[in-house]
Amino acid sequence: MNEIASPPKQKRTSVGDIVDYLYREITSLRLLPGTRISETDVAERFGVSRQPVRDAFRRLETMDLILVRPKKATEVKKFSARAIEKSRFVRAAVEASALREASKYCDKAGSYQLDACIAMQHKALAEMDARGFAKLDYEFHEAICDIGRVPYAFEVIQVEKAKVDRLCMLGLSKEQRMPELIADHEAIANAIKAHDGDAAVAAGMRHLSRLDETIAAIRISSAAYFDENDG
Amino acid sequence: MNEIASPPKQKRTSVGDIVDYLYREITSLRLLPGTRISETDVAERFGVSRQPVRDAFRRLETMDLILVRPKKATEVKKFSARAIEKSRFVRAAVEASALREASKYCDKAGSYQLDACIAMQHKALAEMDARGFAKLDYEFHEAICDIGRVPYAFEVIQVEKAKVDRLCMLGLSKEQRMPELIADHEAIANAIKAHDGDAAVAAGMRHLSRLDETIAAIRISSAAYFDENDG
DNA sequence: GGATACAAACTTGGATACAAGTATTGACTG
DNA sequence: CAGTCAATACTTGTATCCAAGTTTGTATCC
Repeated sequence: MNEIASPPKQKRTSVGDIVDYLYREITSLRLLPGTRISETDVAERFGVSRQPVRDAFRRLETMDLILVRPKKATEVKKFSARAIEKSRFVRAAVEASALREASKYCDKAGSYQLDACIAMQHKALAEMDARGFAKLDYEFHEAICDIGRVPYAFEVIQVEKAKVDRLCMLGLSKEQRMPELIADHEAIANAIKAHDGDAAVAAGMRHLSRLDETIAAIRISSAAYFDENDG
Repeated sequence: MNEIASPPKQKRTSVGDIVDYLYREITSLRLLPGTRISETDVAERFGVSRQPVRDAFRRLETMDLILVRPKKATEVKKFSARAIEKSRFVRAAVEASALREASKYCDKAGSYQLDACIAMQHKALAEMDARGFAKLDYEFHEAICDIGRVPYAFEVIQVEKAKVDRLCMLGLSKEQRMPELIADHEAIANAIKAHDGDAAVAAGMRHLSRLDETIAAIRISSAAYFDENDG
């Protein structure tokens, strides 16, 4: 019943460590949705008492990563269609605003930043470096927020993205999608550089919509990991 | 050192109760930013052990309402200029999206809903019922999200609004502002009913910008409650 | 053979005792 | 009188024990 991998060796155990560890395990999908985890079990594996584990669970609970059912069990939270919709909406809203701001404030330096990032994405495509591409994708969206002078926007995008990333790891690799994603980025960059906010938003929304297909596919193929009750 | 008011009488004490109680105390500003609160103190006042209080603290911590400094003390979190900016940005982005959606989908029923809400706001103004107006203001924004078919948008707005509401209670009462706020609402409603998304967003952003002046004033008058380090 | 009831083993919730670190306050010394 | 150092009183962090509830397995009875 416990597919929990042993934690890496570390002397300094603390609530933060446990949270970080479980966070990585869950978001990386090494702990699948629905997996039951026990306070005593985690405590033993970390060589600490239940107390710090309890604290860690509380924090993970507010992150919507685990579901604590009193007196019953604690398990990795399943995906919720409604939560995904909400996350997508927030991300779309924030990204749209960031794109508008970026279109307003983009200057020479910003244009160069975008072009450079896209150039490296082409390079990653040529080398079939999916991992590198993921990082560049990350940096591209960060650059947009920087150019738009809304650094907190990227923080929000990151948080929302993390929720969906867990889901997307169930789908097929990004490698096949790289070409069209780069094309999206180019359309976005061009609109920003042309100071055309509406076009930038339109391109950005097209970019986001690609996620919808992926999620829809996963929802069918991995229905077991979805919570039909929602929540 | 402890200005914590005694909790209301209640037999069934639980983590949720403590969270709710402290949440109200903090957001209502009965517990001022910087006030030190102790686990043992709260535990005694509730007649429980430190354990449930700790759990409650963890949850309030992730809500950004308290700041736990290990081995030192726990205090009500001060206001952070950066957090306020971030909250404002998120709220603006989400509200803009909701306004666009509402402008798309508004029908007869939606128009009536908006008009009815505004009519009641006029009534609250005539009666100088600030408390009732606050609730109607709340309902107005909820109606927009309903019409736009983005119920989760209102959840986000609520969360972000709560953060700023705590701050705004330091400022002058809303009573003086009611007329201009109603005028804003009318402009927003008219734009939505005319299916003019751009105008709705513009009016909505004007509405939000009124908050900026209020916050700026508070920041000067109540600098003691602001965290100069930010974070 | 099937259903029901009881018991044992699991889970988290809560209480208490102890450990570790910080700040404050007091005394002592220059 | 001022400065420094140490002790004490505070804080949260951790460990352990007990309580309460759910599930599950097993034995017994029909």
